[in-house]
Amino acid sequence: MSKSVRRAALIIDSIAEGPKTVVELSLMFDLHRSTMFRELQSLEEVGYVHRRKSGQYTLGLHLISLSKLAFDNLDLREAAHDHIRRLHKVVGNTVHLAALMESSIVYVDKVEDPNGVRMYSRIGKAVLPYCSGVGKAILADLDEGGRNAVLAGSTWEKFTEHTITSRDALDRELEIIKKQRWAADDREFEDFVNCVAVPIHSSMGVVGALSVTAIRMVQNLPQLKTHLPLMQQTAELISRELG
Amino acid sequence: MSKSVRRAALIIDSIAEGPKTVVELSLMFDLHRSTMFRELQSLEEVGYVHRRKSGQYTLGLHLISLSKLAFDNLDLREAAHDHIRRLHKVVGNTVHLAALMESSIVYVDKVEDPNGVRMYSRIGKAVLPYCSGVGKAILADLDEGGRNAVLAGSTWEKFTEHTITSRDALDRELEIIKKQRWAADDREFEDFVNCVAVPIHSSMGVVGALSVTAIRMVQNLPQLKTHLPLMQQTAELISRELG
DNA sequence: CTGGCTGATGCAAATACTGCAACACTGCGA
DNA sequence: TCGCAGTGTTGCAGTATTTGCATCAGCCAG
Repeated sequence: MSKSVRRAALIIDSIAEGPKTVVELSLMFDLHRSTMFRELQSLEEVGYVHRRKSGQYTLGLHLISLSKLAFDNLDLREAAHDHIRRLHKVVGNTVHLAALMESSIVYVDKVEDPNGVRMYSRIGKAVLPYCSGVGKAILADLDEGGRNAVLAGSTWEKFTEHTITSRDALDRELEIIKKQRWAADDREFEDFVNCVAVPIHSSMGVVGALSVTAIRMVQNLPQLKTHLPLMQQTAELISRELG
Repeated sequence: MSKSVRRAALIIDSIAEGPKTVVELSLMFDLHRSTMFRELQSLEEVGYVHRRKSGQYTLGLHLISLSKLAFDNLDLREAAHDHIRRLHKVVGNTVHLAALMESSIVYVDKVEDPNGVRMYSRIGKAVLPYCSGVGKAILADLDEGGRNAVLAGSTWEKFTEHTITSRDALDRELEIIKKQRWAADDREFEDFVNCVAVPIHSSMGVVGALSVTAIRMVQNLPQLKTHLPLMQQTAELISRELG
């Protein structure tokens, strides 16, 4: 069982990197053309890949349907759902929940004030680890290998005057964050936004983070920091629910 | 090859409907416990499913990463990308691109005025077919079976004074839409929003739709309708690119 | 403590998959 | 126009993977 499924997964991953033809794939996997053809045919049948008229294979629609369900079933999201809504009721600000998945950090839930300013963030959106509160909160609790994986491919683009733009500077800040057990984003990504974030752990280590965000004109960092005790308590409750 | 992969896909679909245990799945698929156990072990290895401490299996994180890539590689999205941006430049309004995938309609791209009012819609969000312009534009070009599939599970919730709340009324409107080759949403979902939409076809039939949306106070339906010739031309160009 | 249920692994039988060969079709260059 | 090279597609027989059984370990409830 293992072999077919494992290889099918590898083929899908390979197609995910860009469209591929039967011949390309058969060379990559050292399989006969006919075999690869049949494999792709099967994958197409179940909607995991899609064949273009040109003969190139791309990812299939079914994966998109699945991901929506995967989101809903996410352990972290489920465990945190009630807690972050309760937190939002008390603090009033926008609350974000981010998860560490594979080697990227993704927003998986958010609660925002329907009447407030709507910020540009989207559930499912990947977060830049080095210039976001949740990103830094998660990085701080990762070991060297984990940090490297998450930061691989970082552009270190300078979005504002305050953006951290080197690994060294980031590592220094992460040590502080790790000690104090919370992270801030003080205008590091957008000039008018600041937030504070705390990590969430399971028995496997850090799995995500939650943050409370505000427009700096409305609430500045010292004001946001008053929410930290409640945030840490919330994170603790979620962590406990995850085991 | 075919059998393992096909079954693996069915198992994943089954898990997508809700967490399942090894025993449940082995009964559903009439497989030996040990076999199902190994199958799930393989799927877990490649990140397609995730095992909870409780022994239940849920969808894995890897599916979420894949879906993002699947979106980017979407034929319709690629083919339409430049065209809808050009359309946006001319008309100025928010332009939505929706795709018919399996039996749901999903926003796959949108271009909006960064300075304008930001509407609540999200790429990846499922669209309610019976009270949206793109939904009705797509439904109109589907046959009986297709319509049933897409509308299965509709709640027919009445969002505004103008929402269509029965299949009969919808079918009547769809006939008109089909003839005139465009659809409108005149305050059917939100009281202050209206839009016009046109379908996009490939050789396989209707595959999506694009719409131009406006706050009714800013542009009402007759004003939006002036964009229709350009929209239809855009849809035609996209259709041609799809083959 | 014991009985039942689930998780996990080795092994031989059985089945599904592989590679080959062959053919059809396409597009390209001679 | 023709032939050629590359690709898509299918049937078939050998082989290798997967399957089911038997078995054992661990856990919880009675």
